[in-house]
Amino acid sequence: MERLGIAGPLSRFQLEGRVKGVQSSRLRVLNDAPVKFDGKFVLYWMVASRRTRFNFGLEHAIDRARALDKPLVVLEALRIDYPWASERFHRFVIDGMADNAERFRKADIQYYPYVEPRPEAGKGLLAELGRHACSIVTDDFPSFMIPRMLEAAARQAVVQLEAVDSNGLMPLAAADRAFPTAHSFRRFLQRELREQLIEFPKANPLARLQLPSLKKLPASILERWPTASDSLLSGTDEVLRELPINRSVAATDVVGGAEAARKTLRRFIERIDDYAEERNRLDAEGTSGLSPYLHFGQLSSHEICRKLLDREDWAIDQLGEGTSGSREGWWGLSRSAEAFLDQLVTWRELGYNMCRQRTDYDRFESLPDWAIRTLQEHAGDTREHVYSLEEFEEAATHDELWNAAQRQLRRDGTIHNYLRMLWGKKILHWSENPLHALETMIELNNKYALDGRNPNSYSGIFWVLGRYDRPWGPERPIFGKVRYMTSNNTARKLKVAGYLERYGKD
DNA sequence: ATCGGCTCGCGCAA
DNA sequence: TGCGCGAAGCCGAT
Repeated sequence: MERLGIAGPLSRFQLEGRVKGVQSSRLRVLNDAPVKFDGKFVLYWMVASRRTRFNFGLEHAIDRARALDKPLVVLEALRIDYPWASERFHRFVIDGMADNAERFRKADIQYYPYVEPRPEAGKGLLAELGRHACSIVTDDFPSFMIPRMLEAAARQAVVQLEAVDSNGLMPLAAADRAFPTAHSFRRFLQRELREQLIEFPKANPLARLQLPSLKKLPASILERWPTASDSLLSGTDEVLRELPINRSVAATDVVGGAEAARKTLRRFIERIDDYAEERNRLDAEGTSGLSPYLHFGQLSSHEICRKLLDREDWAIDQLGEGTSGSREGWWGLSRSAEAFLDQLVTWRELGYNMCRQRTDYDRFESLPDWAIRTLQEHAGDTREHVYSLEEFEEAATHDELWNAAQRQLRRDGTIHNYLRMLWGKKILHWSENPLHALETMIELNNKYALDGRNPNSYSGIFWVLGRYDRPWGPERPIFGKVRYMTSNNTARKLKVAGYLERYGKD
């Protein structure tokens, strides 16, 4: 498609009008297999963007179906045995399947939610569906198991498999290197983001669809891989209870799915003005709470951005010309709105960039040289406290504030914005060595955090060890030149009493 | 309450 | 080659 530079001010109305196809920079063809024109349907294999709105992948699959004049089938699958799978994540994803089922039902699209009942049971489903399909469209995603899963699918698919990048405002392919600091990435964004702001996906790609409808999926497939039942999706039956998954990580009080996501978004937008002031307070509801929905793709950063910009009556001519990378002033918005967009766009997409650019994003070696050097120099320092993974996991340290943060992680699947940093810094402080600390952080975060396994979780964990940061003096034991934090100082800065009360015990 | 020093590397200006 | 500056800090001095 044609990509236009923007010469002058452009109204939102004009922005809405420019919707054609998905940009080529968001599209990767993963294999050499052909499109089968006599297939029964186009298959959208939903793996990372688990939503029906603001979704380039779904939009592209619909375009494909329309061009071929075929029905669309949407497969959303949930494996039983992926690393760290538990009742917590299953509940969240299944909540989302219920929302998607409702939306696709109204649009008369064959939606095929599949919840694997036991390990290996889902094997062959994609291949079998692929044999009936004209082509397959799926979601691109740069971390955890999805890159490997897509490679495997590409090897076995007998029709064309395309992956669409619906991860963020910038296509992952727009950058050809990893950025060492938020500042340098911000500079990149300030040069390149302008033209992406006219490339938003459709708010509702299901509107006014006129695709041929497919009444039934092949019976041979449904017999072997039955669709998740309505009662499973609604969360009222025993099926989830009987699934052989880790039940020690229980569901949280956070309801999953695109509907809950949009409700959370609406409520956050109402209090956006307080964001800059309150996001680091322990005794306020300052943060957005959107991270889990973003992680599972139940909410799009485009939709968040659109809602925020609309509410601020923003137009593209408010964008600053400067590309100095400074944190405030570029969007031309209020302090709170800019602070939030810096999180949503700069920091979020910085992490995605790292995972796309470096296959070792989850390894110690991916840290900057100065951090590796200084941590290694201090790896043998004497430690006053050394805890095992189990002691950390059980919140059994000598530090009550730390223990409370760990209990919040276990109970709620998240740690307060500010305490998260302290949580990691103390794991570094109280582990046998920095490698152990890294393993502990990854294990606990991926196991308990709703937004674990996401590029941004890795940014947070590696920030503790120096990624995206700079050296700080004075040089200290264990930390070396890596930024140091203490519970005492945190307690001086924040009102911790209520938090300690709330998470003081299990 | 606020300030400087601690320390390194990037990217731009010269 | 020099210079400014950077996710959230800490500590001690003013």
